[in-house]
Amino acid sequence: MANATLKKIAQVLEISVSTVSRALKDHPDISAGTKQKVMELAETLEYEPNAVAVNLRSKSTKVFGVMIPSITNNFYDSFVNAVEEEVKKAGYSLMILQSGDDPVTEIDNLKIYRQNRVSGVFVCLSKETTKIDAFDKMKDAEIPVVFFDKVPDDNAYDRVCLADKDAAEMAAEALLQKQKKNILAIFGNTQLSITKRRLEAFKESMKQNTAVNVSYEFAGNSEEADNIAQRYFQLKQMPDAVFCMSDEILVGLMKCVQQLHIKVPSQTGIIALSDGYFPKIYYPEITYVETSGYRLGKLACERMMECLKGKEETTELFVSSRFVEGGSL
Amino acid sequence: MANATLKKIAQVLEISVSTVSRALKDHPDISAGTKQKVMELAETLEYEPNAVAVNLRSKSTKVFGVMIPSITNNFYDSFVNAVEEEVKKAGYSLMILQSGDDPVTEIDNLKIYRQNRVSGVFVCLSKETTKIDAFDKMKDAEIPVVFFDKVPDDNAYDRVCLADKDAAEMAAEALLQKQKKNILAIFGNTQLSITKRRLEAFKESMKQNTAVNVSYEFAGNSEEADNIAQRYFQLKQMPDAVFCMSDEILVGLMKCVQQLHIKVPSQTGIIALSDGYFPKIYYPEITYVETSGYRLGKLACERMMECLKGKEETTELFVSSRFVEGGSL
DNA sequence: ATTATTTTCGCAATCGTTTGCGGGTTTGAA
DNA sequence: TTCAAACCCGCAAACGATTGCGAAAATAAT
Repeated sequence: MANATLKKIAQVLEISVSTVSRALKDHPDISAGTKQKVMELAETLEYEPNAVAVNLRSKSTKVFGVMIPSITNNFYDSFVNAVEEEVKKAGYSLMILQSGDDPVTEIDNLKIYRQNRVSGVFVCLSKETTKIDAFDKMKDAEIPVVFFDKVPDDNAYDRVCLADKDAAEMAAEALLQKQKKNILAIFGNTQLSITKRRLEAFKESMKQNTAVNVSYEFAGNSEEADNIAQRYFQLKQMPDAVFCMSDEILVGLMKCVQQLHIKVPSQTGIIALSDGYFPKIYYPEITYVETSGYRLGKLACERMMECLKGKEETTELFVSSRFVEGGSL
Repeated sequence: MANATLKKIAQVLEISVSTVSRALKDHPDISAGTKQKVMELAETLEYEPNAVAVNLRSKSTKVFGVMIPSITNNFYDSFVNAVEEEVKKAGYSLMILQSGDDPVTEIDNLKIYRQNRVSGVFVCLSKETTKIDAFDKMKDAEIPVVFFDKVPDDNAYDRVCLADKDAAEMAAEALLQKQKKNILAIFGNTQLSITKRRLEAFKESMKQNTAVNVSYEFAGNSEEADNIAQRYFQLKQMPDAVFCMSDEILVGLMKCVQQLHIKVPSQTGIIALSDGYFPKIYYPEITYVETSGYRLGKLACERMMECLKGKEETTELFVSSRFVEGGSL
């Protein structure tokens, strides 16, 4: 007998619905005998509370929204993985929606979250998003929003980010340490604030040593990174090191490395910013500065939980970076 | 004024809740004038129907569950991606839960789905799952379940699968076609039915030519595949071709190929079963038989929609395979 | 002018659960 | 024996939206 309700139990036992409800919650008002009977019948009837009704009554769902540009992306995966793991402990589930990097879809998705009365939303902005006033509606609806990775500039929002500045600096330092003189640095889409931050920090670090020649290039995807690398490695004067801002770029570079049979690290050194999966699939393993989606997810959860119990002012939090030695530099 | 309800609108306009409800739905019973006023006020109050209340009333949510072992897996990603894309068109959202390959978590998750009254569930069984009677409860609750990828043997369930048999055969044929004589075939966990199916079909195809020597090996992850490959490629008599049952195995093999500087395809040929992403990150690109998570997702959705409008008997459906030429064989 | 019809809207129940309040019954104390 | 205090339990409202049914008001038909 599936879909048993309090009412059914009450009818069978010829008691009231409220008594059944309280008995199942071990309320002191109810006698041991009644509790016994109710619990047993609930068991045999396989009673399971209707979460929808509970949500309506309590005016809150045990669901968080997660909006990402695309789910087929290693970095977001680890983020979502961490979040799912973490919120499950508190009895929450996840409603995942993809924006497809489309601002219109993004707004539609917010509406879905509002209508479903989610308890909070984790958002990674789409590449194309410029105006973020749509998110003010979430505030009106009293649904906390924690931005991650691609976050708005506005200090009025809660944000958790990778320590892009630190990470880029660490990578730059490592390159200088190794006495590299002719560096190819490949970055992603310049529109993104993440690119800006990493680029700026990298450039700043490079200023330390003016004897170093750095070529800055930008690739929107792996294929473009591959093409750029092809150009540079066919020059008479090959780069003696390559910096990759992301996994996407690293993958493109490595395809070129394989094609041209470039010896790593003897002919050229490689360092990347990465979540950690891709660096380990190559030989030698790539030296990288970890920008962990997983840890970002954990941090985002912490912040979300704080928001749920009366948030104070908004903050911007960072996940620290970690240098991971491979054999590529 | 967020969180407006029908009641608030009704109070302001001094009309009944039912009239407001009907006006917003353009019900013929309501006069044009009233509709006008209601619509306008709803607009300015930014009224948005409470999905939770609607769900309770209608006894159905516009949410599907998706349960996978882990979200950090390319194949499942493409599956989820396809499903999300597809069901969004029909106004559905996704509730994603990971089983972590743990049967107990799997059962807990089913409970969550039941309590949340999802409209249906897509399930990929965990590696460890042996008993599937827990899924009968879903039938009692009248929640359709569509299994995908790792599915139960029982014909009593709806299943969509990759055409594993076809795919393995196509790969085997390709190897024979290329006159390979000393083949290393690496498969995954033998517990999994997917492994069994692929292995069986591969072996069957290989019987055609008894002059071919095939070594069968099994790897639970990339590292094991790497180790196996290391062993074989340090033999005097190197394999002249390698078959990889999955991306995981391909990645392990390729690390070995890079380390030992094995020339592909001149020294050894490679063919894999894959979703398509990983084969393209190597040079030369790997020849593979496509086992598309994306197309599997689309197929699963089709089946789910049929289930929703009175399913007939259960079926097992397959996604066809496609041979994709790379430069590795 | 009276009856019939249409237009327009409200009442109340429903989905399943929770909870404040009040009332009846039993037990104990005076 | 009587009054008070526990002890149990049910009534009813609430969450927000939907809908069958009935009724009042307005219009049309006779």
